[in-house]
Amino acid sequence: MSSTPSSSTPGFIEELKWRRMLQDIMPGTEELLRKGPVKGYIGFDPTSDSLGVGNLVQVMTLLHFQRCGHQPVALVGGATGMVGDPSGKSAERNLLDEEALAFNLAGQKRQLEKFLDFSAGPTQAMIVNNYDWFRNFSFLGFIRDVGKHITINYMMSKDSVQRRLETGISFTEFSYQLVQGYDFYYLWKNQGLQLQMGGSDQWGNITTGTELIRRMEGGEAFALTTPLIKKADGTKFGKTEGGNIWLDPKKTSPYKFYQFWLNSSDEDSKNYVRIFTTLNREEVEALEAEHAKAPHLRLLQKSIAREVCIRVHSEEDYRSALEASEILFGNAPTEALSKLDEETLLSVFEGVPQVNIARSELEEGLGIVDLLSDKSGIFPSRGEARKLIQSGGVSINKQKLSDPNARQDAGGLLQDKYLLVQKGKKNYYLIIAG
RNA sequence: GGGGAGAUAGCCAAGUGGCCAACGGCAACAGACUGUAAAUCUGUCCUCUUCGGAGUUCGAAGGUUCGAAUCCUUCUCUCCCCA
Repeated sequence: MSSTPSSSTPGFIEELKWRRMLQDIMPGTEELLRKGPVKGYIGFDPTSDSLGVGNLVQVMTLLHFQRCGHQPVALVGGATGMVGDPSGKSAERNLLDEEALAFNLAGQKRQLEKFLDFSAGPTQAMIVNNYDWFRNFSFLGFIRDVGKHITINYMMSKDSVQRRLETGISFTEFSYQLVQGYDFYYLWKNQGLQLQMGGSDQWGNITTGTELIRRMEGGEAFALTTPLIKKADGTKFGKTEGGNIWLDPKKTSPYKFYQFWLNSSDEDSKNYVRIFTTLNREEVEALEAEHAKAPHLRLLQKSIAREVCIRVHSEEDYRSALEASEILFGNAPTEALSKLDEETLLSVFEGVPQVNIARSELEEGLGIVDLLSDKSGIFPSRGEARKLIQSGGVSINKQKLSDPNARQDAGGLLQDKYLLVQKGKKNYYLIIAG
């Protein structure tokens, strides 16, 4: 995705403010950014091999940063990932082994590269790995050269530590802020980074960094954080019944990904459009006004889903997700389904779970409960299938089932091969009779 | 170390010998309404079920009893107060 930094773009801070993405900011940060291009970074925690939509907030922060004419740096936490951040955690974390960590880092790195502009220039993005400067840093060296500058009293006063004092925190996790703080020092000292950003839960860790820079060298560094996004109903952003929404298409299909954004509530989408798209203020406000006039068109949700889907996946993925959505949720009747040729049908349902059954079993007709549970595994038990059918929650080829004792035969196959099963409103399965 | 309170389904929480697969609330899932939204209403919500039932639960293990989440014994864990 290319960005077009120009002198006419508004300041980064104003940009964050109207996007409702500014939580805390250290005094002097705005002045620094006004003076000229700044190198700033955000750290990513390699707990998984893919970023999730939760991380997308930070990715977008970097993107907005770059678009405002600054130089974004993404730090992948090869070292910090080995320690475990206690922020926001109520219990000690399990440590990943080095192999898993390396694997996760590679995955995240690949994803980050899709968002930022790495072409040479004054705002060229970079990715750094803190394992590079920690690898050869000995324990004694660290506690002597770094630990000496920060008091236990200071470290204990952090929220993330305080909250764990009752239940217990290992020395390892306690040290985390110092390790992360040293990152900032190192980057400040060796690569001229003056700003660290992050989610508001990172404030404590970030300020340990600026404090370290001050005490070790009398230097000055700056910080800002973005608010934690929550949904209007107070629940956590980025999760659905199916779990986390990932950027990796193998973990969350583009179709599911598109659906995730499309399903956001009106209330939430007003925030999302600011955070997750690069539309400017006028465009956002115009879109909101239009949405308010005809909310049922879901313009906001569609615009967000479109832009994010293209950015994270591709134009092509977006198109097929859109097409699939229109077929599955549009008013397309059963006939429309049967008109689809096999290729379209398969590509449309690419992101839909598929199950195979033997065609011969369908030939003589199969009890519908049998088909949906034992044969296809769509329902874990016969009773459950029966119950949902009785309450009107199951359709085959867009036709609602009402009688659990009904039978299905080969005559109803789409393209003489497929059955489209709908469980509830939003869960689709494709049965392939082979 | 002394004294007290407690452990019930995903969470909160009622139940103190049979009427208990266990009140109620939240979450979750489904239906209606709608806009694939929100709110609201209805249903489901230990497991399986041919929807008649069947099986396994109330921190753990034993015991009393025709019958236990409920009584007794031991054990494990949590919280509070005093030292």
